[in-house]
Amino acid sequence: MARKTKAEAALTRDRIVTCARQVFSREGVTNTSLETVAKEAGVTRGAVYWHFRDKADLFMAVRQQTGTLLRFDDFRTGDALERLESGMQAALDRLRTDRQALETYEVMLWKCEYVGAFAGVRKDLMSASSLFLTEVTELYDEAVRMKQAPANLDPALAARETLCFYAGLLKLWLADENGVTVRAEVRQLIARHVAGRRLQKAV
Amino acid sequence: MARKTKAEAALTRDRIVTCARQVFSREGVTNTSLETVAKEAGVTRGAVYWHFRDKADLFMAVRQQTGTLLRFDDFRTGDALERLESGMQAALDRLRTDRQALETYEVMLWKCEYVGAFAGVRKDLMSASSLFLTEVTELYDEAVRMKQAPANLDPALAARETLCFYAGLLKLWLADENGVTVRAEVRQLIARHVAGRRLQKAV
DNA sequence: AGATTTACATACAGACATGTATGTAAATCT
DNA sequence: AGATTTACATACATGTCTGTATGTAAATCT
Repeated sequence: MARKTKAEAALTRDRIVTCARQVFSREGVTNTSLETVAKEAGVTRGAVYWHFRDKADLFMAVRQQTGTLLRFDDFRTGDALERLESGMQAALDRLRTDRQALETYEVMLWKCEYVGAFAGVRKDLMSASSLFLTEVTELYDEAVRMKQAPANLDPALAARETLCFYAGLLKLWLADENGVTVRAEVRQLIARHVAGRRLQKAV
Repeated sequence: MARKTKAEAALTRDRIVTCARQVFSREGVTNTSLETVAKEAGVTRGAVYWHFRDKADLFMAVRQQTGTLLRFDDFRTGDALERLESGMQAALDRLRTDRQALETYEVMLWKCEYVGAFAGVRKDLMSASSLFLTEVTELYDEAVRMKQAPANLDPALAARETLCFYAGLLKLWLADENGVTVRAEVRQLIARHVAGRRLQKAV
């Protein structure tokens, strides 16, 4: 086989990752054979094994290609609670508009078995959760300091609740194809969740 | 092979289901071969195929054997919000004390790919979610009527938020092996979540 | 310009899983 | 008591996947 240019090789690698994501989301990670991915990408398994050690490695690349769904740093306007809400809204928006993100998260949350080589990936996900906790805890802390949230709000605990909410929301949103469970009302759901933490006037 | 008594056959079936659950939770559903399950149960694949049509069928049996984690009907004491909290606390208690339930839910939430024959199972899960929504909506409705929750609480929306919280909590609790993310504070988390809906005295 | 890599394709070897077909002795039915 | 199922075990036929080893022509290095 004729050797490809570095740039061409990079393109090949990218095609493989893209196709892997699609096939994973159709057939599930475990059921996917590298042969299928290769064919879809117009190469042979040789190319796949050249660029990736094995399926787990390829899966990592799929995750990296999509990157993180939610980065609070992107939101610097508004008070802490507004930034929290914007962040979560943006994450869900991305799932709605970015097919790649949609597929990747569908694979991660519904079409992957976190066992064996993939058990480590689950730890990664939990690390991401820890990061989320840190950031949201800080946001809540700020909200309390700025009197936007009640003084008796425990930032760390509230952050954990928000993490659960967010994790469940993602998972249910992805599965809610006909929109009856959560999809139709995501915006309000997120808004409500955050509003619940905001300091209320006396009722 | 000598034919077994009806009762013996039922025991065999039960052993197969039990072993399937264990193997599934160790190796993931897709990676599990029926041969492995059979061996673990002290039978051959013949027995497995006699009792179950295929792996998906066996998986259904695993789910049925464990049954539902949360049934609000079991809680008839206290006001609506107390019943909601008791229900969720009981569900998590069950995961803590009932190894079978633990394994089954670990399989369902982390070690199963909902694809092909299993896509239907995901719909089942969403149906369970709908049931949860119905029940919790009713609870919140009652809470509003009884002035335990603020009048402007939208029961249906609040129920959806609780569903997300609960779904995420289950998933994270199962993955949180070292307890730092949510496991250590589940009780407070659930208490806090429900307390957040309770009508507050003016601050 | 020649030597060396690179980026794959091809070929090979082995394991393993699935579903079904068939056999069989004892339990259950009549 | 004999006929019929039942509850499996065994055997078969087939397909599929993985990882590695090897080949190769062109890109890149020196």
